[in-house]
Amino acid sequence: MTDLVELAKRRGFFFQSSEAYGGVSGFYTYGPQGASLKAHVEETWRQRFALAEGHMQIDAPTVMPEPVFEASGHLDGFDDMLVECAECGESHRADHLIEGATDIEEAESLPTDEVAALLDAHDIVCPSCGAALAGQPVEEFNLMFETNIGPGTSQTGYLRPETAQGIFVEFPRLKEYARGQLPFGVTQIGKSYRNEISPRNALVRTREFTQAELELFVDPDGDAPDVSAVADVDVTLYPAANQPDGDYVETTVGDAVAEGIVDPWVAYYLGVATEWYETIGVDFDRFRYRQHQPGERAHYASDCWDAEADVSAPGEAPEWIEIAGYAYRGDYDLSKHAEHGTETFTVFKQYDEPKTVERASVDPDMSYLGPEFGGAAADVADALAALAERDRTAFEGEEVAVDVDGETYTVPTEKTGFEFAEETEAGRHVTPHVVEPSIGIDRTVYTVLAHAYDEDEVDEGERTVLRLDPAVAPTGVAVFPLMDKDGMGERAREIAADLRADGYDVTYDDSGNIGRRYRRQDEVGTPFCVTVDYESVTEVPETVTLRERDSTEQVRVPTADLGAVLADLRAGETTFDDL
RNA sequence: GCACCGGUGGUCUAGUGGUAGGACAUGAGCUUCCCAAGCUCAUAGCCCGGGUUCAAUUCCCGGCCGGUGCACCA
Repeated sequence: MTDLVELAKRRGFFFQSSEAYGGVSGFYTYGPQGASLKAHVEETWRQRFALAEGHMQIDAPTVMPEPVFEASGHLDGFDDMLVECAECGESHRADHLIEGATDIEEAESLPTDEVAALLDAHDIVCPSCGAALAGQPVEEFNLMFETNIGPGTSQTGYLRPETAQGIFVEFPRLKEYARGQLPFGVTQIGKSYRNEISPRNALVRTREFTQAELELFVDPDGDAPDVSAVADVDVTLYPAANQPDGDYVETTVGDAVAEGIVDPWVAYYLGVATEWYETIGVDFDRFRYRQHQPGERAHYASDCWDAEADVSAPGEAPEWIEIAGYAYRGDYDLSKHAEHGTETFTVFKQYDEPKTVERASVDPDMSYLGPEFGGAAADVADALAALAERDRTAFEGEEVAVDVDGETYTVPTEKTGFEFAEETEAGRHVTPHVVEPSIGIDRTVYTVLAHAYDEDEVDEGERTVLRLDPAVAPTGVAVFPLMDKDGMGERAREIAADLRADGYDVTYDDSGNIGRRYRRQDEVGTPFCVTVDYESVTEVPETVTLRERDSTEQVRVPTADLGAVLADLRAGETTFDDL
């Protein structure tokens, strides 16, 4: 990790932000190479998860009002209770202090004023200096960044801790764009924020990070994934039951579903994701899908598999990091927002054939119930309605009796408006379930770099090389004159301009000897270098040398064919050996 | 947040109570010019604040940042 971070800093992939002011923990800036690499990773993700799957893409705000997170559970479920010592200023976990001093377990679930009262009642003292903590306020430390929306403190807002909420809250409108048809998917690539207590390991745990998320909304009773589309994809699985022993399951997506190892929806996206990971150059010998242990899952997930990558340097101990989560979230999110929000978070699903159902209903005569039962009238009416659904035979006699709060009320059947009729149902209201591939872009970028990083020898000289896939490499091709004289520089500049006009990201470099320039490009992962030499400017038709990064071998290519040759190489339609 | 260790050019580092040296990299030039060659020259540094001192990059305190372990990790 150290060598890679040093290279990243030196060559402009990423570095810590605001270093001129001492730096701030958990924030990174992508430099020229890194910003390009990251953009390519995001674009390939968009191609595979949005375009190729026929899903839509949105771009929601990073700031959302407090009630959104009350609904999502992030406000309650994401708190640490802190108490600050008036004497020495140290902060401590109040719930932990109470658990240590009393028989209470799970003090975290108690309200803060109760926790404060317990601190008083048990004379709990500061572990650092021994001063009494009685009377100190207990503050909640929430891992969300808080802000004010508008002037003053009228409305509290939070920076989203995951992009998903931006999709869920807009579901009522998004379902209109999907014309109410399940399943449909919505993707979003954007920043999320968590005020981590302890940011670590460069891009791996930061306080501001980019997520690429897909929320696929499905009918739990009617929709199934097309597993056949990815059935042959090889995957390395690490099921929860195997984790004590460390045994992987090498299988295919199709077999994993057939054997019931992975939920079919999750498995489908493991297949899609695997294809994507391949295009961006993830090394599958250092990659696995690990199932969450039952106790490890988030509050919303019913099953979850993480993509994990080993980002250790060659020869070092394995260092597995989580780079994505593939979760079946059930209807948790939409149900919560339906509960808290003002709109409908369901989809109307029409039956193939309308169903005829027999339904008992009541329409009580309130002008009778009111005078007769006074304040209990409304409850009696509700009880009648419930009874009609439960037991229609109760309405067969002259009178109907219902219990309300332990008292029995008798109503003449004719005053209940009881009716038994056939109704036609065209369909049902479904709260969709959510399948969520959630990708940490920064961690994925880090993985791509770690897996591309290599050191080898060229002509007895040591070389550092990033073997980045051309699909994500920041620079597509570099163009050099062998020397900047005898017309070679002018010609090389023309060729560079032509390639740029063709849409290539081109680096032009005439500084230092040719070997040095090749090494510079090796370190930023440029897959191909074009060199204009004496032969180029003297012979007809003009040719240039094309040098491949990984093998360092080169071939002569007619300048006229250069654009087409590079396009084929980038698309994988030819390999360098074919040339 | 706790504990330990650390912070010197762009990068990696040596060293010091009297403001610093190297390597690599970078720029200009020369050179017998296709894989980090050689030569000349140049650019560029002691994390921040306070204290002690005639004098602090060095010693002390605090902060910030980093590494490792613990805790945390929707």
